Amino acid sequence: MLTQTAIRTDAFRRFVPPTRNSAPAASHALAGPREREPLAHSMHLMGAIMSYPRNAEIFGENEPADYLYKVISGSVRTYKILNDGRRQIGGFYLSGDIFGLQFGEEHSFSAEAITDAKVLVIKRSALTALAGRNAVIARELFALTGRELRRVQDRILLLVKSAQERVASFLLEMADRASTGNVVELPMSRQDIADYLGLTIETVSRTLTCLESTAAIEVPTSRRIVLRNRSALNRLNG
Amino acid sequence: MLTQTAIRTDAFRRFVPPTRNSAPAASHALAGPREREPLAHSMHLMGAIMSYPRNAEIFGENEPADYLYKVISGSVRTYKILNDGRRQIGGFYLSGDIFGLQFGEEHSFSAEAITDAKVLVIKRSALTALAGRNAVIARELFALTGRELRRVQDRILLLVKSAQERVASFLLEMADRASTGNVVELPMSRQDIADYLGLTIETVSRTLTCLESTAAIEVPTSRRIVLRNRSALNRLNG
DNA sequence: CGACCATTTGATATGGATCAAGCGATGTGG
DNA sequence: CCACATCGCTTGATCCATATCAAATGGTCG
Repeated sequence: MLTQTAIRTDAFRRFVPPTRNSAPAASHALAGPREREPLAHSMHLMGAIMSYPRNAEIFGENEPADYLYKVISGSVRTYKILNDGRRQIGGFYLSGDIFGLQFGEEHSFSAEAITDAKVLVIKRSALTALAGRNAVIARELFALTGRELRRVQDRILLLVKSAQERVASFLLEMADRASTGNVVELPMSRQDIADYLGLTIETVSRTLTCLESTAAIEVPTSRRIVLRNRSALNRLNG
Repeated sequence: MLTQTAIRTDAFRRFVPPTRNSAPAASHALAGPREREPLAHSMHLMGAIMSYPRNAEIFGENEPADYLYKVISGSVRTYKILNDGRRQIGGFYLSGDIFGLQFGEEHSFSAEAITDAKVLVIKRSALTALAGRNAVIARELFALTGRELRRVQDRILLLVKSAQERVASFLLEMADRASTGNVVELPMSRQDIADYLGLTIETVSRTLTCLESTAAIEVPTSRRIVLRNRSALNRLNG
């Protein structure tokens, strides 16, 4: 049941290629993002929505980083292939998240759809031009980058911890971002998780069964995890 | 020996407490940074220089992040103590580097002088206010953050590699930033390096002697390392 | 049903951590 | 000026967490 057929019936119906640049004037009255978020609002006005099937590449490492991306539905991973052939995942991006915040001329990571995904694509130059005129937008864009920086710094702290700690932290992070109550639906495979945490798939799997045996979590389906004892996970997490 | 005595006799004579906010009009004619770098120039105009002896704390984790810092001389480490007592070093900052680029209300790392250091301290609010009026400054500030983001992302790639790769990468990084030819003068201890790379001091030491035995480097003094074969290091680095 | 793929589980190997000792430089007091 | 304590670093021996190799299980789709 991995097909994602539904055409969303909300404000975002446009499926134009991202080569276009200008915003259609007609979008203004549609139920866009809240006015409390001028950046989000502007992005929706300026961007084009693209659909990507599962595992499709959104952009490649070393491609010019001319666009910024916002996940509308589905989920996305960024990654890099290391010279020894291993894959390091840079991050997972869920509905509402913005990715492609690179700063050089080129992307330093590749991006792929984990599940079928709809992604809002915004020309970077348009956004920075707007930021130049609008201080509020500029500040929001800046804050966004700051949050990304913090997120990456936290990853560094993660990567020096034990396997249990990494997996526990990962689950808590996903619970914050993608849970309904204590039920976490993971869009990504074990391999994705392993490559994100710098572990092997076997270690991730074993750690999950270990956490299950200590009643910290339940794993009714491999992609569904129920947090039964957050404080135990938090203790591991440190 | 925690006193802060030295009075520098160059262009920056002011030793005002960092609680002040405005820039003195008189600074304009002093030999500041090149005009090609408006941000650096403004920072020097707005900031106050502070001296820190070896190992002195510059700011602490969870202190309000009201200031931005630029290393004038000496070197600085940022770090965080993990709940298990280990220390993770967030970064090393050498002469010319800017640190304290946090975005929350509070610092997420502490900062200490590795060697005696002089640091330019700038009120963040003053700088962002300036950026609001001056698009060039804003862009530079943004680029700065982007570079920091890239740097941290590269650390993530480092932390999933083997000990040899981590040490080799570290040496090449330091060679880029702090070398005269092939001679790298390390301001930091083995323990600092270990805590930066997520290794133990013993592993760092052993790895260095291993690299020395393969003629990739020489270690005439524990703090001085000569790169003899960069391509070998690059190969390890990947 | 049968093939395929993701995941789990098991057995073994290994890189780096840990524990412990030795070494060399620096500084201090006698 | 030397004996000695101290500190940072290196070297050695052993242990352990995670990787690696291998096989079994289970869910999905044609």
